[in-house]
Amino acid sequence: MRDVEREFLLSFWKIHILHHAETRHVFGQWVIRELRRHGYEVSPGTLYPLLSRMEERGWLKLKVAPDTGPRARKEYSLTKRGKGVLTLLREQVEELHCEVVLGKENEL
Amino acid sequence: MRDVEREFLLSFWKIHILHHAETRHVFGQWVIRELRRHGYEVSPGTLYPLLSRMEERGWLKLKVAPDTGPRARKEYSLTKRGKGVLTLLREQVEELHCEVVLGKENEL
DNA sequence: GCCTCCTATTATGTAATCCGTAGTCGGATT
DNA sequence: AATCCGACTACGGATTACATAATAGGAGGC
Repeated sequence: MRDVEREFLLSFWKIHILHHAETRHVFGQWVIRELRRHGYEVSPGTLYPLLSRMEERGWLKLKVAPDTGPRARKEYSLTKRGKGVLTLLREQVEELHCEVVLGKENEL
Repeated sequence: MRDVEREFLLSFWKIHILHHAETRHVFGQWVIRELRRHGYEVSPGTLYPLLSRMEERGWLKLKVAPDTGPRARKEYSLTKRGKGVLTLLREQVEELHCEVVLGKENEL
């Protein structure tokens, strides 16, 4: 039943990532550790491309300490554009919650 | 900004589908119409395989009227297993809502 | 100086999913 | 019988997900 949720949870985690990037710097290993702490596993092959895509789309801004080699920690923070996306997502989560959890019938 | 949401919304719609399948019969065109009514477009090439996968996984039970040819409407309803998944998902949505929308810090 | 462990990201190949467009089929309408 | 409508199917390409293995610098120990 655990991998049942995977397909959905990945989306949720993405939202979490944006949420946290709003107030702190986020990087790959941190996310991996946080999720593990909560009993979930996400592999590098899933997570890093994901962060990278978020940067490409302009949701996250990358900052890496200079002169620290090719494997240096990459810290991401939310951009203005990412903030816009996050705001929309929050509205969507609110709606989803209302309809699916609280059962308010807004129709689909 | 609209396709921004697509990646996330598709997951939400899947949850909606399970939610509705709990209390009524759901079929492809109905979902497409409902989403369109709310301003979203999902193409057959996305939706039908999705419903099909949900059936494969045992979340939905297929019922098709007999002797109605290869293009007959396929109606799905929630299985017991699907109900279990939906329950888990509701909890997850609740958590997501608490943390990301209401800002209750449960960490990550 | 060298070995080892730890933190991090990168590389890579395969599988699964997503997507739009075009196609098919039966029934109702005209 | 010709057309339209409601529904699903087929298909090919693009994107995303995934696990595993590889790489690279830094800190300690000796």
